[in-house]
Amino acid sequence: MHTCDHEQLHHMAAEAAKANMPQEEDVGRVAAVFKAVSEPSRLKILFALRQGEMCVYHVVEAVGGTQSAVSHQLRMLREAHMIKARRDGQNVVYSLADEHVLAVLELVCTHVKCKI
Amino acid sequence: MHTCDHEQLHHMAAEAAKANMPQEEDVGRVAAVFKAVSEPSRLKILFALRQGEMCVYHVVEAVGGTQSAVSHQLRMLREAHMIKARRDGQNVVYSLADEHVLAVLELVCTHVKCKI
DNA sequence: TCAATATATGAATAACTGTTCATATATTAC
DNA sequence: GTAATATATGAACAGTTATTCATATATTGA
Repeated sequence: MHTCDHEQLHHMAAEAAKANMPQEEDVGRVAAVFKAVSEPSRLKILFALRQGEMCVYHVVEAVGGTQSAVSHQLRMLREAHMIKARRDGQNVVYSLADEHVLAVLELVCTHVKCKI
Repeated sequence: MHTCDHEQLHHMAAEAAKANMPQEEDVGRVAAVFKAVSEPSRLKILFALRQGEMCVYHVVEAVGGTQSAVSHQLRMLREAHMIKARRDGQNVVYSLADEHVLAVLELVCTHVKCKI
């Protein structure tokens, strides 16, 4: 049996944590969002799209890499609902999904003291 | 040469994106934060610590898994500055690093419409 | 219809990552 | 000092993932 100086307090927190833990499925959905932006290559795309919507060609221009790699990355970001796409003629134009995305970016940048 | 209906506009956005792209090192630091919470097992620890500080034993109680696995996960979260640790006798007590962590969690949960 | 342009995608592989197991370190009580 | 408890960690393996390459789809213009 475990005991620590704050046994009672920690035990209550643990019990509350179990009671308030989101469903496995929701945890997974939240984790998927974080995973989408956990790679520098994809994170750069979000930073780029802060400047406004862009078609794939210009995303490639902004962040570098091959068209194929960027296209794969865009798909993952879209599936995580971090960006949205609309077709415009021959082009597909990408932009940040909503204001949450910008807010999260800014929060984390503040957190790690990164000027953006 | 590429052209799209919004060639001029997208090109300017791409140029601005390149000019305002954070340093490679900063992109990496931000990505590391997201990576830390991109695994359900680690995300659960953050959800758990919303209820208050806990020693390792009680984190294990709250989120499941082995002591070793949880300890590895705690280290990654600490290295990403998402949680902080203080020793208290035989125990090490963990808590969320600061208010940014809670704010980011809440934002993303709102984003994916997950009740927490 | 065909050619040209823009974007997407399946498969393969190399690199990365999470967990487990065994063990190490740190603290307390004796 | 030793024993017991709490936590941390290195190595290895299994599973995952990012990129590349080749190719497919979609749209436009002729």
